[in-house]
Amino acid sequence: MRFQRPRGTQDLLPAQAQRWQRLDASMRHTLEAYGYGEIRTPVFEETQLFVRSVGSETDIVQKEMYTFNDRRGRSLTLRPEGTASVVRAYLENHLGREAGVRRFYYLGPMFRYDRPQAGRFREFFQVGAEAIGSGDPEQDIEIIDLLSMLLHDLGLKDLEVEVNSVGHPGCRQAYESELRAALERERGKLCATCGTRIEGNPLRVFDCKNEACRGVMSRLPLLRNHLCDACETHHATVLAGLARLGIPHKENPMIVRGLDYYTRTAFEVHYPPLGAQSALGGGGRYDGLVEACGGPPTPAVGFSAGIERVLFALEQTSAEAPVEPPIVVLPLGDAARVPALELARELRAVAPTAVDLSGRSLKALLRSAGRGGAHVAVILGDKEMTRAEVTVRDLLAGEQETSPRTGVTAAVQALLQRHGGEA
RNA sequence: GUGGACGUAGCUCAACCGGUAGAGCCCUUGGUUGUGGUCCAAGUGGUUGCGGGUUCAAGUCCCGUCGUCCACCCCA
Repeated sequence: MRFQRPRGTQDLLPAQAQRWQRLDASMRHTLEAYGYGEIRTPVFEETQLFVRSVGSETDIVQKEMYTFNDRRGRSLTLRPEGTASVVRAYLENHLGREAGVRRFYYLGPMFRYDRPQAGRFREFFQVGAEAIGSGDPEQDIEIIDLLSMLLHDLGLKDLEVEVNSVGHPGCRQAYESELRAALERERGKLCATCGTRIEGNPLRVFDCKNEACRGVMSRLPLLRNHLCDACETHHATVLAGLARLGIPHKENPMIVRGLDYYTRTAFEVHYPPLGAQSALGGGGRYDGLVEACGGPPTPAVGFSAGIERVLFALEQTSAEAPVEPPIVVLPLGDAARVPALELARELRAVAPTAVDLSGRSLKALLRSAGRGGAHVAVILGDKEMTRAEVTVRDLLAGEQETSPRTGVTAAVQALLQRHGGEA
């Protein structure tokens, strides 16, 4: 094998690509039903866009970006997530001039230089939605509702929605200094990584799986209990709204998302059978991001979900559908090859049709047609050619008939319909 | 980035303590001059991921490298 795909990337073969298409269609349908319109932005952006929006202290920026210089020495980066680009496009195209909330969705590849493992890739696909221009808690509810409906419409069950509030910069700052103080007191009991987290991002300590750190955790103050009145009210409204809409969820005060821009609401959706990479999606409110990107102060909320993981979760239950076309044309002999192509053109008006040009024996041709799941074989050989006929073989019933060349589409159509044809 | 497991035919996998690579499926052909999905028979297919080392001898042991998987980390 001479070449192989880059580490952490995948080839999508037809059977899987077809499932992908269905999922894609279902998600677009739901997204558009909620009033979100697709936005397509470049796959790469100026590096600084991600550094500023995602946050220079995050893992994404510090070690996971595909950054390169183009021929003029500009630093560009393959997008590691979608929100930054949407915000950039929102500002660049002056979409905020129109009053009210703008709703966008996107679907496409993202890139992170992570170490691959099950459910984690270097090129992966995300679907995401952003509602820009509303700071109301009801908008948070809509976004969470949208994500859970998106997954629900695909047939996914047993999802766990977890919600938290990380406060606004004001109450978070006050809380963080309190947290630092508490951590300093327990410093000796913490693991090495958590020791360094105290200065940089003390909230991350809550992510630690270390036994000792977990013990300390129970004695730490929770951000959840240090929200200012406004954030507290906002959070309570979100929770009440989810309950009212019948969206099962639980509060998880430990949720600390990997991007710095989140304010107030943060949430994740998990599918536990996935194992270590069980997060299907997540998101939250980012009231400061538009301003940080050079725009006017503009509140916003959004989510993103990983398509591979959704697909994987779906695989547990869904059955494989045949990919091969229901009609196959089998030319016998060189003289029949081009006429077979012509014949196939007509048959495509009835159902997807393939031509087997491998030139093997009829026995072999029929065998592969049957294996491939075709319903009808249309045989075109010397005998048929001279009589201006074709042989139409029903591969499911094992019967065949000859039909005038001119009546072939009608004959095939009748046959497919007899089988409860899908045409 | 850290730790561990693994990599043998197109696919799924075997091969003892190091002794010169095998099965099932698939594919091809024949049984049937142009009739499949069953059956019978025969056949094609391998630089054992790649590179080096130890050894009379390496799929097997050692080192490196690439890749996959698992866990950490992080998230989607």
